[in-house]
Amino acid sequence: MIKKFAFNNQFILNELPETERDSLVRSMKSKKYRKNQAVFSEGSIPSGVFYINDGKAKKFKLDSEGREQIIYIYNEGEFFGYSSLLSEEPYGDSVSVIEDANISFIAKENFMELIDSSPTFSRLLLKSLSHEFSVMANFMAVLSQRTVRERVALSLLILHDKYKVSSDEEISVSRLDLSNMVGTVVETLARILHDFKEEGLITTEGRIIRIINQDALVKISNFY
Amino acid sequence: MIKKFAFNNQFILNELPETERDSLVRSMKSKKYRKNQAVFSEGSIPSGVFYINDGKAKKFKLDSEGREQIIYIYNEGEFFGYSSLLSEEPYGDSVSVIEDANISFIAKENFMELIDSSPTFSRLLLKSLSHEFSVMANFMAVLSQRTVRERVALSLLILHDKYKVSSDEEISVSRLDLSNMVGTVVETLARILHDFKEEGLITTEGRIIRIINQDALVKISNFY
DNA sequence: TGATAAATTTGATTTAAGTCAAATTATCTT
DNA sequence: AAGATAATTTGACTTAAATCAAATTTATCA
Repeated sequence: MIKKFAFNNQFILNELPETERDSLVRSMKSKKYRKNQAVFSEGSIPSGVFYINDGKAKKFKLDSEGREQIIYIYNEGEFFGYSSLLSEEPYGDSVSVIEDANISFIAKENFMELIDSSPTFSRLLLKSLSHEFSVMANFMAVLSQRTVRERVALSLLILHDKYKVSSDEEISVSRLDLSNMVGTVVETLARILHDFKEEGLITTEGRIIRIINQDALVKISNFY
Repeated sequence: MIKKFAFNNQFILNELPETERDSLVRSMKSKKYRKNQAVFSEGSIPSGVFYINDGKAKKFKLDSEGREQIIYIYNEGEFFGYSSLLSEEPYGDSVSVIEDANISFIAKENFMELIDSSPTFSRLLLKSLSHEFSVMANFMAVLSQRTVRERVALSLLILHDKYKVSSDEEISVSRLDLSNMVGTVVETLARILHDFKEEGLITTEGRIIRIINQDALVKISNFY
């Protein structure tokens, strides 16, 4: 169920034949990013793609009033930024790091060269983009049809899934980021987290959220 | 501005070299669909891709309560259904015809064969999927951040753009479909259309909507 | 065409979620 | 570690949009 909300494009690297993988990995230049640092911003011109070795980043859009809608949280092992490169358009959204991260950059030339030389790579990218498309459609339907309470429950489950890999079972995002992912306002989010605590579904400690009763959250999220 | 909300994948056919285009076109089998007829449904297994020769179709998701969120309205000249095929997953959404249509089907084998044999075709699909991804992100942000009034204005502009090609400047969709595109309820939609009429921005005649003052709608939509 | 059903509109009311304001708590920074 | 700044929570209130109900208009097809 949660996998309907995860890009999970790790398979690109895993399923790539050794030669191509080596070539891709060799062209990566890694760089450290501090929390809140921007990787790229909407409107600028893509010059390559990114791969998260470690850490997390948010993909988001700002509207004219400066409100932010988080579209996706990238986790370690995921590629990003290739859709704008491939569509030959400026970035349609922004990516910023939400916890200290180590991110590799693959220059446009290297990336395009690999696409041209490797049908397998193209094929994997097609598969990945197609899956990402379905994730977006799922999330869009959730944002437009479900209540804030349902969306908070679902977002916690999505984040739990991302954080279980690295930090043991602890979700650590700012309330503002969480509210921007849910598509609500921090005050409303705080109230709902308060409710969830009272109902014994989660515990919090500063910005850290721990999920106690996953099944109940699944029920509340009302998503099958 | 409106092109941020259009897949516009007509370029696939236009930019395809003649040999490949011929091969693709030869493998098409056209079929007539009546209004409201389903082309495919969420959960079923893709067996090919579709191309609209004539007519319009809606891509949508149903939630557990049976509410429908329209994700996109396909127009003549657009391909659809290839993202599920390429992601090797069951359909993540449904497509139904909203006015009598003539739609061609390309069997999976033919489509995949062309991908394998034509790097240009792969490349065009990558470009198309990437663009579609950005359209989804744009629409998602609109659904989560903008008021119903703003969304109605934007949706009318989007539809106007689709309908100007075929029927001269007349939008003809059911109020229910329009409300499901906007992400609201028919009653609320009716009220807002009423307001727009009073403000002299549109006229209606049965289900037909004509846009009188496009600039004003752009302003109301509050999208740049 | 006329009858029946379906779609659309309007009215009255409720409610979920947003806004504004303030208090409390956490987190940086030096 | 203290002080300053930022983040989070809580309270009171407002509002946009949903719901429920009914009337009216439009479409369908026998």
